[in-house]
Amino acid sequence: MQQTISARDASQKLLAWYDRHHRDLPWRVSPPMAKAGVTADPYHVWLSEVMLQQTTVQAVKPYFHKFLSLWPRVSNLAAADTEEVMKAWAGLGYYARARNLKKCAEVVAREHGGIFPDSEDGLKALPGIGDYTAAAIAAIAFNRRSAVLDGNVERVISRLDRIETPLPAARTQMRARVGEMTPAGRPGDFAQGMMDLGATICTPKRPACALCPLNHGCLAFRAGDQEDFPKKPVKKARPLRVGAAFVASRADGAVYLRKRAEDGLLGGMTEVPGTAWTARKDGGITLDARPFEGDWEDCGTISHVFTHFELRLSVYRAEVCARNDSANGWWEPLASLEAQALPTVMKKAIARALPHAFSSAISPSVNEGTPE
DNA sequence: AAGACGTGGGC
DNA sequence: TGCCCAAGTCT
Repeated sequence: MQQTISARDASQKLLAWYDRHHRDLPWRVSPPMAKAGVTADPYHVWLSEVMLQQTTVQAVKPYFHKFLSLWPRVSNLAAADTEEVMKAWAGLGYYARARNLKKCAEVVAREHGGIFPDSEDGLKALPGIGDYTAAAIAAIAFNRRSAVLDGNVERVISRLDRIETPLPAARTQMRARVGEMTPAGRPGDFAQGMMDLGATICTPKRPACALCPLNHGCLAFRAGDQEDFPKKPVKKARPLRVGAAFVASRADGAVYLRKRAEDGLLGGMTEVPGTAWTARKDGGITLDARPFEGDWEDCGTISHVFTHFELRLSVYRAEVCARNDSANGWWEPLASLEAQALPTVMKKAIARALPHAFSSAISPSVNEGTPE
């Protein structure tokens, strides 16, 4: 059994590294001010943490600014139209986060007087806030000594202690270790420092161990097998589903849209009419789901990868002279298409049928299919 | 408690 | 090209 680094030693080295190498991020109060007692705005911390769930910093930045511009305070978000929130979130993915974000804002505004709870338990009771986010907000915005454990920290800890237990079973052990390392003085900086270390030095591939402030005490580094940690379960294959999408346009350029169910995949988002997405690709695509009678032209296919399946969508286009809406959809003018709550897969389908629909030309890079 | 739940970027 | 990955939560 090798010697592991002491919690206090690791904690001090990490904070010293963070003081010199921290990232400057829009939602963050950097060390000099943080050490002077300035804490970040809980609304900003919460908003950024929810956006950052399973999402990269680069992807989050523009959305963070857009949300703050649209809704400067949590009370404004609480009073907003949910549809507007979904439009603003479109493209970020994991849309349940947006639905829960809105619900959480309403609870904070209505039940907490617009002030976020300052305890881990109080925060965790809110929609969309789980173990990680509750601890992060408590530590960063309220200076609570909470053990923050996310993917970055898991990677750092698993290598530091060379933990052979695979995730997620190893989390109990990891949480305990982070708990003893978290300093009472600067819990927020420590949490952010661990995440910065994981994001910039202790990376999944080819970590820069030579630059790591904890390398001397890192058991995996000493053994030379740091890339083998953390141990993860084997992932399942991603099945293929197929379906059809129907892009109906009007003479004036308007496109026919409808709203998806509130729950489940892309819940509460906007779509073009289409078939269900089924597991098999034989049997042909039925055109029963087309919203209007008309001369439907085959535009080929698009592919889109979701977390648990891949979708191959046959896209059809028709110009229809429809004076009345069928079902529950509406005609959206071409000019305002971009601002709708359209998930990326739907923008791809529309761009396939109407190449000029979006100004910022989403390059249909995944459109291997040609009309047959 | 394992599966559902998006997207874009890196290699 | 295809696989892996990114500050998780909910059921």
